[in-house]
Amino acid sequence: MNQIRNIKGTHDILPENSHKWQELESIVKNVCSRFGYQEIRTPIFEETGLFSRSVGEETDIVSKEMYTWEDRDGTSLTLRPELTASVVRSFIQHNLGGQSPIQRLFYMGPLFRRERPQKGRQRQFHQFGVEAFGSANPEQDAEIIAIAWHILSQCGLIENTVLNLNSIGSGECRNAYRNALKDYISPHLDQLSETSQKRFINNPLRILDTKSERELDLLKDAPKISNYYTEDDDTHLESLKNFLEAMNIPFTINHRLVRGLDYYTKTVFEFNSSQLGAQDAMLGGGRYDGLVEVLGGRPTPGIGFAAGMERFLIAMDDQDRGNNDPIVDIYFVCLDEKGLPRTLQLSNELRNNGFKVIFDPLRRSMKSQLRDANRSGARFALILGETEMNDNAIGFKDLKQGTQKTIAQSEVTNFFDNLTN
RNA sequence: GUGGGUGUAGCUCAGUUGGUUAGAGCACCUGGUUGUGGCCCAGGAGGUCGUGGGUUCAAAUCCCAUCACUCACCCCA
Repeated sequence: MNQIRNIKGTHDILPENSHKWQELESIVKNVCSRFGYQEIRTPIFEETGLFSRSVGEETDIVSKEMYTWEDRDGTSLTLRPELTASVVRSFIQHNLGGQSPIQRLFYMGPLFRRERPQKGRQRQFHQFGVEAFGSANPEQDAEIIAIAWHILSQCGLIENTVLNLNSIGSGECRNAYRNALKDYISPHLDQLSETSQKRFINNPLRILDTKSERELDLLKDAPKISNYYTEDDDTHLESLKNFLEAMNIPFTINHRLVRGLDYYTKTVFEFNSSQLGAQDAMLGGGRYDGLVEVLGGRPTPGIGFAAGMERFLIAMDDQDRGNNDPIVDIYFVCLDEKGLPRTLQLSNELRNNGFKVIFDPLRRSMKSQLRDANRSGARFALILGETEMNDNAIGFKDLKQGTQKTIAQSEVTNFFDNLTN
C-alpha cells in the first residue's frame, strides 16, 4: 500500500515552525489594529464567476491556475486564488459601505493556485492583506503603504526590501496609453515572444513586464505612461510621493511595474526582497476604484495589498529571533499508579494558576521521566512516589540547579505562585 | 506546461573501477544507578538503497522508464 502524502505544492506546518507563524500573525494583527483595521474572514471557496469577473478572464490566475469544480447542483465553484475579490463581495453583500463611509479591513488565510511549485511559491499558500474602502484620496494610499511598511519593519525585513511604486492611471489615461503603446509596438509585433503577442491583444500593458533582453531593448523608446496621466492621476501620484516622504518611507518609481490583475487603477506597488530567489515579491497591491462597481456594488473606491506569508517567513528565517517561551514549566513525575488521581488533580490546579504542566502517560521509569522532563525544557519537576504519598508530600526538583526538596501537597500551588513572584 | 539538479535509517550525509551481512554522526530505546535528568560508557532498535524493468556470475553503484522532491522559465504573494 502506498503511503499517502500531502498534495504537491502543499505543506504541513509542524510544531517546530508553527510558533513562527503565530509570531507573524500576531505582528500583522497588532499593526493592523494600531491603524484601526478589523479582521474579516470569508469562505475558502466561492462561485467561480466572482474571480473571473474581478481578477480578469484573461489573467493567468483565472485562465489556468484555479482549482474549479462543479457542485452537485451544477454551479461552478472555485477555491479562492486571491482574497480581494472575496472581501469586495462580502463588502457589497453586507452593505458595509452603508455602515460607515470608510471600511478598514484586514485578513489572513490560505489561497490556492495550481502552479508549478518552487521557492516561495506553493499551490496552497497563505496571505495576509488589508483593504480600505471609501476614499479615493492619496492619503489613503499612503496609509495602506504605511501599514505594509510597519509590518515589514516589525518583521525585521526593511533592510532587504525595496518599495516599487507606479501609477497605471485611471480609465481614460490607460485607454489612451494602451493605444499609443499598441501603435508603437505593432510594427515590431513579429519580433515579440508568443506570450507577448498574446498580451498585445489582451493586455498590452503587461508586455512592459517582460524580462527578455530583446523585448526590453525594443521597448526602450516606447511611450511612457506618465505622459498620458490626467491631471488627477498626476496630482494623486505626486501627493502620494509627498506623503511617503513625510513618513520617511523610501520608494522607487518604476513605470514598468504593471501587475497581473485586471482590476487595478492608479496606484500600484510592490515590496521586493533580496532574500527570496526568483519569487521576490513579498507584498503587492494597488488601488481598485472600479472593482466594487464591477461586482455589482455602488461605485466605491478602494485600495489594498496582499502579502505572501511563506515568503515573509523565508525572509525572516535567517534572523535569530529566539523562541524563549518554554513549552513546559513543570513536569509532573508520577511513579506509582496509585498516584495518578492526585497527579491529574494537582496538575490541573497548577494549570489553573497559569503554569504549563505535563505528565508522562506512559508510566515509564523515573529515569525515563526525568530524562523526558529535561528534554521538555521544563524548569521544574514534581515527583510523586510511594514515600511522598504516605506523607501527603511531594518532591520538588529544580532541573536547572539540580536541587531538590520536599513540600506538602497542600502547599504546591502556593509554592509555585511564590516562586514566580 | 517546459528545462536543470537531487532521491541511501526519523534528520544530515558517507558508500572505492559493480564484489561478502549497506555505514557514520545526531535523534530514539535499554542498561551502567531497586526512586533521580543533563555529561560519560556499553548495548539495542531502526533500511523495499524512491519505484519498475534491463545488463551482469554479481547492482545502492551501469542503462532505460517512471514517480517524488527541488530550483529555474512562465506567472505571482
